[in-house]
Amino acid sequence: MSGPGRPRGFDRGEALRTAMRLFWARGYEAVSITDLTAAMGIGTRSLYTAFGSKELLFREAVELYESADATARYCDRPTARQAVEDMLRARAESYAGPDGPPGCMVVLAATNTSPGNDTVRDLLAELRTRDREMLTRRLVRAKAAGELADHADPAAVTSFYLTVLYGMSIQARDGSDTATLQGVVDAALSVWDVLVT
Amino acid sequence: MSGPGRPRGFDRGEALRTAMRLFWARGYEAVSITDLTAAMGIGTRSLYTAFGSKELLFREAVELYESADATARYCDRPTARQAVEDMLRARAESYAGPDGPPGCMVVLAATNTSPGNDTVRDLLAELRTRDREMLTRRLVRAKAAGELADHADPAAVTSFYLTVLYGMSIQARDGSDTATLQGVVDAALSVWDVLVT
DNA sequence: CTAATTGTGCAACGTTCGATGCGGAATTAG
DNA sequence: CTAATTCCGCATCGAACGTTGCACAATTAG
Repeated sequence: MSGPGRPRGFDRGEALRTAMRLFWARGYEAVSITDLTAAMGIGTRSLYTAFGSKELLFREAVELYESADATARYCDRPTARQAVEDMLRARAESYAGPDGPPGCMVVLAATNTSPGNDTVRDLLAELRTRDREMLTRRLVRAKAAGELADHADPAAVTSFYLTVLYGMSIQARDGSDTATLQGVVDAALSVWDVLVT
Repeated sequence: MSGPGRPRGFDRGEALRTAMRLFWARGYEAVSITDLTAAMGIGTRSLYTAFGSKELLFREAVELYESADATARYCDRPTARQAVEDMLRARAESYAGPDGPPGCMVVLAATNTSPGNDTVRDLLAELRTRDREMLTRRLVRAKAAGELADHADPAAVTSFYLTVLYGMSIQARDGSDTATLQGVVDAALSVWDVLVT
């Protein structure tokens, strides 16, 4: 696999994981190249050689983050209700768990951006839109399958559960633990029958 | 009221309102002094003379924002349920309304901060904590008044409705209109009886 | 070996950041 | 009027920003 040239002096995957955690914790603009190189344990030049630019590094970090917990995987559940519950419960764990900064990177990492970095903000916004559409489609499918009543509104149900999901990121940032977030999920799921039947 | 010295050449209140809207829309660090002076129509020196520093200007902008829609006012409602409903409905309007940037300034304006600006992040976090305690106290009072069942957990109820409230800010940022947010509030309120009775 | 290729350390680039020194303009007080 | 006070335009400060040029190190290919 290795061609000619001097071999890289660090583990690219591990460096990327470090960068992901930093962006995840503080957001795109609040993390400087100096912060990154210090945490990754490499020089400025190595970062640019390996990742191209700050924005490209961020995009790769987001890809890594998403690959670990994509929304798509939950859509395969036998029922829409199961898909929603599994997603909410898994993320209640992840958002307040010990394996990363609190909250969701896609929700929190590009909330405050300067006009020059609109592309980064839009990247995450599009990921959220993609997830919203995915979830709505899953609910439409459930309706077609008779899981939801005729008067149920897939878009409205999606909005409600996404609102809860997004809110959990802020709560996690403010220090809520997994038990508290699971309680929030309990409450949110207790409306399911009212919303869809 | 006016003492000696050259009079200010601009309306301080209006300039503050402009700054508030800018911070509200993009967040503390993503708004530069240049952005501020351009939008406020004043020079750098005037900004510093009138407001002291960027951080002091931000704190004043937050005070102005909070004075318009403090959580405290909703606690006076006859029932806790009414307080929660009124707060959620008013903010569903405000978050997606035409009178300001989408979402809540207290939730969104200091999400991504550099280590040097932790004080700003903490300021908004403390405001959220204060609101949380206020709402919990209102629910405890309701429980003492018999409005809530014995098994109802004021802290858990607070967490649920704050999660919905916070999530609505992200939804507004992503383009949800007031009707959609009111639908989310409908769904959230339909859990009330399950949670507290 | 030489040639080619790639990674790294050092120093620096131009730009923007928040903030300020200074001198003059504009007002009130006496 | 003069003195005192406050505000403002201009120029600029040092620091930090993301990024890059360059020379050298370290490897593979032939």
